[in-house]
Amino acid sequence: MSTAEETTGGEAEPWDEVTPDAARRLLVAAVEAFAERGYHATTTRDIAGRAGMSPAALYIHYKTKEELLHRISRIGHDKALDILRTAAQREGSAKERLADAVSSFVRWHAGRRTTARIVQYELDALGPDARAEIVALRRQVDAEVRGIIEDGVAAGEFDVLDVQGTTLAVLSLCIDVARWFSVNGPRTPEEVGALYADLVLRMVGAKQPDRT
Amino acid sequence: MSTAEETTGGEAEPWDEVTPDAARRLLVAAVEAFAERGYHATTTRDIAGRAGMSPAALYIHYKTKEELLHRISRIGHDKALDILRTAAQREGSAKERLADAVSSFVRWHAGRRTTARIVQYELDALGPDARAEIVALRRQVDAEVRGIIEDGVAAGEFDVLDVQGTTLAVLSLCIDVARWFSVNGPRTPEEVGALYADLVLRMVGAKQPDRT
DNA sequence: GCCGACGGTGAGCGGGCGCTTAGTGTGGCC
DNA sequence: GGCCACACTAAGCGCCCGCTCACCGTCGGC
Repeated sequence: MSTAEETTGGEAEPWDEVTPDAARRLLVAAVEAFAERGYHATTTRDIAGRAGMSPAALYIHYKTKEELLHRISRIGHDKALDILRTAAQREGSAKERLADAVSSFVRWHAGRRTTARIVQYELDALGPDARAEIVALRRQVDAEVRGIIEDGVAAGEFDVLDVQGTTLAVLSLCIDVARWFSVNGPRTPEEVGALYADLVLRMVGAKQPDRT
Repeated sequence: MSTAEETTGGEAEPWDEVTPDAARRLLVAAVEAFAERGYHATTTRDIAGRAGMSPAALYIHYKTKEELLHRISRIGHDKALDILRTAAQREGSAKERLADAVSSFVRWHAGRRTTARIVQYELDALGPDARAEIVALRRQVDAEVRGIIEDGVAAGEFDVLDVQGTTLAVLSLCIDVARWFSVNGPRTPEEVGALYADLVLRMVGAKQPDRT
C-alpha cells in the first residue's frame, strides 16, 4: 500500500477548519444533501433540517446557498491538490511517485465520495467568479500529474506518445471513481487505489510494472 | 480509423425515430437544456421556449418533464449499447474488437456529448421504475466489454489481473469523456477515440500495441 | 441586576416552478 | 359549406423555493 496519505479513506469528516460549530454542521449537512440529490435539487430547508436547525439559521453563517457550494468546492479542491502534491514531491522514481499519486487520489475519491462528487460535478452551478477560482485549482491538479509523467518520460521510465492526452485520461479515470464507487460495492477504496495504480502504470508504459 | 460506426461524430442529431415533428423538436430542445444546465435546473418553460412553443405544448406530447428525460435516456442507452454490440460482434481478434469498441464508444461520447452527458449523469433524476430499466441496459453494456476482455484473456492476447475491475475502469474512462470533452478543445472525437483505444490496449496488456 | 452582542426562531414575502384547463385557429372529409 | 379532430395557446392554480425580518433566549462584563 502507498503512503502519501495514510488515512484518506474511512468515514471521518475532517471539516475541522470550518468554524464555528454550527457553520460546520450546516456544511456537513450540505455535503450530504448535494452529493445525494445534486445542488439544484437540494433545498435550503433540507440542509437546515439535516443540521437540526430552522431554515433561517443557514443565512446567519452563509450569505447564500451558492456560498455553501463554493466553500465545499474550495476546501475539497485544496485537499485533492494537497494529496497530489504530497505524492509528486516525495522522493523516488517517477513510477513510484505516479503510483502513489494515483492510489492516494483514487482512495480519496472513493473514501470521500460525497465530497468528491460535489467537487467534480457541481462546478457549473457556481457563478463566474467562483468557477474561475476553482478552474485555476484544477489546472494546478493537471500540472502535478503532467509533471510526474514528463519526469518519467525524460528519465526513460515511461513510454508515452501524447503526454497531455495521457494526463487528461489518467485524471479522468481517477475522478470518475466518484461517480460509480459505492460503499456497498465489493471493493474497498484501498483495493480500487491499488488496481488503478497498476492500470495507470500500464497506460504510461512503465517498465516492469511491479507493485510499489 | 475504426469502422464499427462510421459517422458517430459530427453534429447531426438523428432523433428521427421520434415522431411527430413537434415531439422531436421538444425532445431536441430538452437534450440541449438538460446537457447545459442539468435536469433539475431546467424548466419546462425553457424547453418549450427553445422549441418555439408555449409552455403548455410540452404536455400534449409528454406526460411530465421526467418522461422527456426517460425517453432521452432510453434512446441514448440503446444507441450506446448498439455501438458496443456492433464492435463486439464483428470478426477479428479480441485486440481489434476492443480497440474498435473503445474508439467508437469514445467517439460517440465526444461527438454526441450533450446526449451522453444526460445519459450518464442524470440517472438519479429518474423515478425507480425508469431507473431500473436503464440500469438493466447498463449491465448489458458492461457485459459486452467484459466479454471482449474475457475473450482476449482466454486467447492469450491480453494480460489482465482483475477482469471485472478492468472492465469497470475501461468503461469509466470512456464515459467520463462526456464530462470533459469540449468542441472548442484541441482534439477531435476521432483523435480522442484513437488515443483511448491505444491506452485501453495498454491497460489490458495487449501484445505489440499497434494501431488497428 | 441590567445590558448589549449574538446565535437562533417563526412567520412569511415575492416569485418561479410543474402542470392544468378553457378556449382558438386550421386543415381534412363529406 | 359544415363539422369535427387536433395541435396549440393564454391564463392561471397551488405549491414550494431562496431568502428576509421582527423578535427571543442566553451569557459574559460591569
